[in-house]
Amino acid sequence: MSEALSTADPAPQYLRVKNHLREGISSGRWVAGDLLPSESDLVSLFKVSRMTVNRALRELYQDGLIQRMQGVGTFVADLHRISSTLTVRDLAEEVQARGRKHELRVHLLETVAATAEQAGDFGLRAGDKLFHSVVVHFENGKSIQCEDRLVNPATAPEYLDVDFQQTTPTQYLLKVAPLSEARYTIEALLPSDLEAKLLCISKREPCLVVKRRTFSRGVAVTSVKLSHPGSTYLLEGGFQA
Amino acid sequence: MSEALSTADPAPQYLRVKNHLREGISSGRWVAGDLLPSESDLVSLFKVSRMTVNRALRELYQDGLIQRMQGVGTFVADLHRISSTLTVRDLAEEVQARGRKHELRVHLLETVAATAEQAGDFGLRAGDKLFHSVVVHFENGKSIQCEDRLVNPATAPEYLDVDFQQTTPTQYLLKVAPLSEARYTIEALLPSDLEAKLLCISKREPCLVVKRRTFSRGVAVTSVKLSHPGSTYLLEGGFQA
DNA sequence: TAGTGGTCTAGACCACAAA
DNA sequence: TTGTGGTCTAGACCACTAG
Repeated sequence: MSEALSTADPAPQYLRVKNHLREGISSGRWVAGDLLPSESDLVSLFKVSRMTVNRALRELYQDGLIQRMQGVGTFVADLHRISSTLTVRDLAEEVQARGRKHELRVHLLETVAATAEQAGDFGLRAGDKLFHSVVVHFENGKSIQCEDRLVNPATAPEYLDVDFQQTTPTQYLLKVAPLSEARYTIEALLPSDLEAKLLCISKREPCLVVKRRTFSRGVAVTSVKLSHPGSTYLLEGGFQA
Repeated sequence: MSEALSTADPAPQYLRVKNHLREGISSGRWVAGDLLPSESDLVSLFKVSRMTVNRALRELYQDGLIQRMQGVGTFVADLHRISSTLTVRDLAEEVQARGRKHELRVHLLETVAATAEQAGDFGLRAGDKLFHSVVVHFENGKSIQCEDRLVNPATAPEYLDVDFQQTTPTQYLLKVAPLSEARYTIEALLPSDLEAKLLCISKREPCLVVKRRTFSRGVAVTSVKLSHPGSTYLLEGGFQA
């Protein structure tokens, strides 16, 4: 018995090549800096075309496992880093995906005059109009996020009239202003007085805070501070060589 | 004048296709759920081979911008998420890359008997030997990370003899046990008494805490808790459609 | 000059889904 | 049955690096 009992999935050829190299790297057979077999070596080894080998190697490069240099060769990359994809999804979706009940309470919804700094973030002038909302998200009745948001009226003029029981601010903004770019930071902070009150936590309980600015077609759409009680919220991730 | 003044970089064909679609998506010409042109449409449009079109589409899929269904078509993905690569590098490298001075102080280096829970993490039995280290990292003389680590002696028998002034624990472990898998969480916590003392911060200052377990060839190598003062440390990231 | 990777083609066969 | 995407081939030309 050597292969494919019954109609077992006949793994694509490029995956055979890719897995062979990946296993060699994660098993330590090749270590950081080692020269790997060339494309033509792999062509002979696996009896496949060069395009197929090339796809395997390109994907390993995109995964950060190898480095390639034209005219020189393919090498095992330094794995002195753990990279993985951090995904920040719409919170309502995330909660529902866990099979829990998502609720949202609007605490504030208003128009404000931009400070100089805020105006700068949005490419507007100080004193220009901005929308401001503060809403709290609940999972099975427990507060999990305080969302303090500024919105550029130019990209979402109807923002103040949205029914946030039907559509979360994130969902609405993604709909009216297709996401093209985002920048975020993650830090640990103590809650403000208001955040502590809205989240029903102690002012001494640390919060995981995500600050995010998003852009659509190069224009700033919204700037948001998402505060999560540290005791109930964490980000998870993984990585596989 | 229609093309290539002088020897301007002749962008690869697959990038022309990829950029055309990406710009259409981020400009809102196509929005989430829309059907995109088929591979054969793009072949005629750009006068290139199907393999070239296919590469462009495959990369857009890997970037999370489109969804593809065999027999159906290619659609704009829901961008109800912001994904980006979170990279956790060796701290010494990171500090040096910023042009700062990295220092490290070893606070503890010992052998301990595994508790039942720790043993489980490492696939050992309660009471088995584990190495334990607590070191503090400094950037330009300022404490930035407290690293509390357990190490599996089977994968790094010489751990206790390493000179951590020369090689950080992370660097050493990556060298002796090639990284094959990692799992981490990120949360906001108050420091323990020891952490507060070692980091020279108040016991009320929130910390950004990364807990990470890494594996090599399927065997648990190390389990570490990295605590960073919230006031000086944050994770940054970005995303571009 | 020889060997490497980067890109591209014009076909091909297949699995799959919808009409 | 038609059109879709998923994979693969056997060539090709090029730019780059090293000896």
